[in-house]
Amino acid sequence: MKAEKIQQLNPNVSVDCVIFGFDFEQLKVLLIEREGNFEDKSQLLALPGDLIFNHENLLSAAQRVLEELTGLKDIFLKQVGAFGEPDRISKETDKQWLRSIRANPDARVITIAYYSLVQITDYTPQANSFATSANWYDVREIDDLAFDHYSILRQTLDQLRMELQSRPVGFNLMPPKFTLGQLQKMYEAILGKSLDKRNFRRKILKLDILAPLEEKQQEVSHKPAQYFMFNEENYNKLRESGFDNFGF
Amino acid sequence: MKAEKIQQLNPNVSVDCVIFGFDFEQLKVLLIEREGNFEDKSQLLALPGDLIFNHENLLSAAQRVLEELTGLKDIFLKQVGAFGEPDRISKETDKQWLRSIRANPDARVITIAYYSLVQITDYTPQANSFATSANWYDVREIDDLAFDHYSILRQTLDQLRMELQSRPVGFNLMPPKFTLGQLQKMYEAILGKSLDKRNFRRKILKLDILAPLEEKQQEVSHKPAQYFMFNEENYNKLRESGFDNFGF
DNA sequence: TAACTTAGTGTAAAATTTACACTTCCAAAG
DNA sequence: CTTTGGAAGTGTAAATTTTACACTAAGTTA
Repeated sequence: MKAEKIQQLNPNVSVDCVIFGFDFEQLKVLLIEREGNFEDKSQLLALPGDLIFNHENLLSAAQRVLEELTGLKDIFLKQVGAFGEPDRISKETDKQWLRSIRANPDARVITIAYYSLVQITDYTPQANSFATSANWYDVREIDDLAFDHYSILRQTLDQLRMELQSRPVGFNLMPPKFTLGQLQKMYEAILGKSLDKRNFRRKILKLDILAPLEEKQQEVSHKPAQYFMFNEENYNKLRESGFDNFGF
Repeated sequence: MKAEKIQQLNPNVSVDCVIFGFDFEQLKVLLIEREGNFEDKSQLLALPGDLIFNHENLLSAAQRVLEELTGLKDIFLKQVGAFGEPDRISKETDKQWLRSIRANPDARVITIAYYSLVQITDYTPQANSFATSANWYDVREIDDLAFDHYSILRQTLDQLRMELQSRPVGFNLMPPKFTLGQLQKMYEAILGKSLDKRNFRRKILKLDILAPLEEKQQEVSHKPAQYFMFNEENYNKLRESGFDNFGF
């Protein structure tokens, strides 16, 4: 009896995950495709998300749902906020789809959004459950999504940009070793503007969270760049305290 | 039938309001007292909050609940986030109290917190509904609250401090005319540290959101201070854009 | 060997931040 | 009426940070 209760879905609360990745060129977001025969193809795409179980906390629910739908696991997620417009799931295409997968398709659902930044090369999404595909999409090319997910995505992006100005967040998007040029491209992709190379380097190096490696880039058709890694200790210190005064 | 549905409570979702006020000395928070016979008096105090109706959006619900419990209306509220630990309402004192007011006292409830800053002199809280009192409390004197409300309060304070560094938020705590000394005290109360007077003034005046009035303070037993008001236009402009680089 | 591409580097001017102390004006107390 | 207490108001020099800006270096490819 307890076991049954543990697996009971809460019909009113869901979680959605906004997972950003970076491929050294563009900022990407992980979206799933759902079954459906809609004219507007953007309505097939959605953030990975689903109802929570009654017993589980929100963060675990987000991690579980993310893994169920895309295969990504052990991702550090941060809450964005709650999205609860009464009509957020009542587009005709959405209602139609909900009737096919939910016991209680007309229930009022508020959703809690979480986000994360990952190295795109570390994870190969594997669609599962009601997701028919799970893939990275260029953020700039998204102009609508299922439910209110487009609005959630925009708001999460705003939050990411703000955080990028006050802590060294985006660094999760980087592989263990990376060049300053790649790091700068990441900042540029997130902030959506270009930065001065010399000023960027001076500022980022002054944070004292990067350690140069002996190693250099290989097999690039230009001057090879120095690789850097994080000084984890200083990096974590700075993550906690934030920097008062950082913004390009 | 529709009318009935409109008034149906959603058993799983509540809203809580963290309303800050300032009395020119300390940062205050608006709390309600609830019926109960607990040894630990802090367990009588709670943030104003309650379940949402199924039809209403979260912000409206927060505004409604705030008015029902404390009489404060037309308050601009900003979302803090969702709090959803499965055990957040299962302290014995809380369960006991919920049984006395809820149709469904054991339901899993996640809550969405909202916060606001108001001029304390503009509002006289009037307890109502299940609140037996509604009063301002010095934030520094709170060390626990009902449910997970203490944790919500701390997290909201953290958020307020962060926002204070990046936009002119706290200004809602001020009356229409105020002195620079009062404004500085507000910053000090929120940030919990003292600031240099000359540097504070220089910095705040450079924002170009304050307009000096002809009027001066009266009946103070020291040199009377100049009154200021906001330049609403510039103030709103700055609220939207934020300032890159502002922090004492 | 020329062309292309990204890496890597320094400086001067402007703006901002920081630390710091004395005079002024009022009311209240004596 | 004189003194005292208390917050208001004000300026500067030094240090730091920001900003704008252009050329050389080191590889690959054609």
